[in-house]
Amino acid sequence: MINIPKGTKDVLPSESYKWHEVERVVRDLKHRYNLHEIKTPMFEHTELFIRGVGKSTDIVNKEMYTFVDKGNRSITLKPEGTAGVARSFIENSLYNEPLPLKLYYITPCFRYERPQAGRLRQHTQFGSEWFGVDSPEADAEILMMASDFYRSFGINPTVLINNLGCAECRKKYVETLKEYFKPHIGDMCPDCGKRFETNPLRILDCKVDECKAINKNAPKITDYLCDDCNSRFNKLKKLLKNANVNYKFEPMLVRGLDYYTNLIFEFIDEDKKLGQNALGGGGRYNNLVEELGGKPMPVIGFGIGIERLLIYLENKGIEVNSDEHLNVYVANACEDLTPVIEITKMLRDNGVSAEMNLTDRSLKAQFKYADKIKAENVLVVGDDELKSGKFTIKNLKESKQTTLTKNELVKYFKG
RNA sequence: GUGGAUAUAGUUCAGUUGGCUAGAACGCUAGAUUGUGGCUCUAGAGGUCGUGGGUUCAAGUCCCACUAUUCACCCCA
Repeated sequence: MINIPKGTKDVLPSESYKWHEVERVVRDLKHRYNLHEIKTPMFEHTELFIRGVGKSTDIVNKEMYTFVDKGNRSITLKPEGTAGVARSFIENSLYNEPLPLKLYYITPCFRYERPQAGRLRQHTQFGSEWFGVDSPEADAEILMMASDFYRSFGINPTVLINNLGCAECRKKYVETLKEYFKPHIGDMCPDCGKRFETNPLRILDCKVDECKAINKNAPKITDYLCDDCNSRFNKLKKLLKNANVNYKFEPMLVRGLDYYTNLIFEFIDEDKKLGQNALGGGGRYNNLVEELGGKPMPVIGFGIGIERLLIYLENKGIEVNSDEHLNVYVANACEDLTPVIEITKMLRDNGVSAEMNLTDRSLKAQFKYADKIKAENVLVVGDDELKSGKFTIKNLKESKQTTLTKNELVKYFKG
């Protein structure tokens, strides 16, 4: 027996309706927010992620599915959605499209991690990236859209927001931060010792008690934002408030991907019902396109983990809309199945969802089966019906029986 | 990468201080008179007790190793 690889999951027929609903909600957002779908390959040149996601990140350092192909190229399965989209944007000169350009995708992502609740080696992200716009209004709108996505499932998670500042104020802040941390390096955890060199901002996010204590008195980014960054951030907060987005300012929020600048955000489960409480996250990355060899281009985007969303909904006891509905099961009480096939075909040709008996089961067993597969009605095709031209339909929910001619059937099931 | 837990039927689990042909519930299949589901009743199928080794007269139960699963940390969605 060969088992499923570690950290992967089958979407079984009994739960696939949840994924259909996710796709339906995404299509609805596409329609209402004027999004355009982009599909990029499942794998890219490894170099793209090293440069895009960042050398100092855990994703690049220990979580990538990398292999050498037969042409001796280093290839990596995409660990996240943004880098591939940015690459495609540059490669296909999409900056010649009317800007802003609002893209979206649903894609599997691969990270070699130790699996646990809400954490897989293959997970699926719904992501959206907005190119060519750098206003607080755009920041607000994309958060409104993500918030809309969650609300479509009947939840309203908090979105934590923080501002890392533009290149200039961030530089000043990082310098100040390093000066503050310098005398404390000896007291910090070994990871943070390294972070001091690679990415000091991430020390702020450390969960080790010693580091937390040091962080308590660390200078706050908010005190170092330039006037422009400050007024932008205040504008954003006002817009979010007006739009009724459930946000919270979190000055300690830092994200593990290197490409972010200015705004960063994270949708979280405040009840901590899920082991992993991040339901989605994103931010602005105004330097990424340029770093990947394109013209300077402001971008903002997010990624939402679908598996986590579905687990979260299940834990909260929230039902997902189902698209599984069978109008009628056509049972046979005659020897030959030919008329059963004919009637079923006629119903299907007219858009009725119909299933028919394919076995030699007794009529009673056919009713049992119809009940199990949740058919709304059973249509009995027997010698009596064929002779009289009048068919018996039983509604299983209401346990009511009706008699109709062949011509009346379609209208009955569709009405 | 670090730490903890678990492994018995399709599923969820019980199985006492080691002791006869390993159980339950749910699910599945069939039946309860003539062409009708759900509820109820009856019967049936289904297990090399994760794998390998050890202790013992005797191992699902004790010990060791391996494997798998799972939870948590780091980090992320």
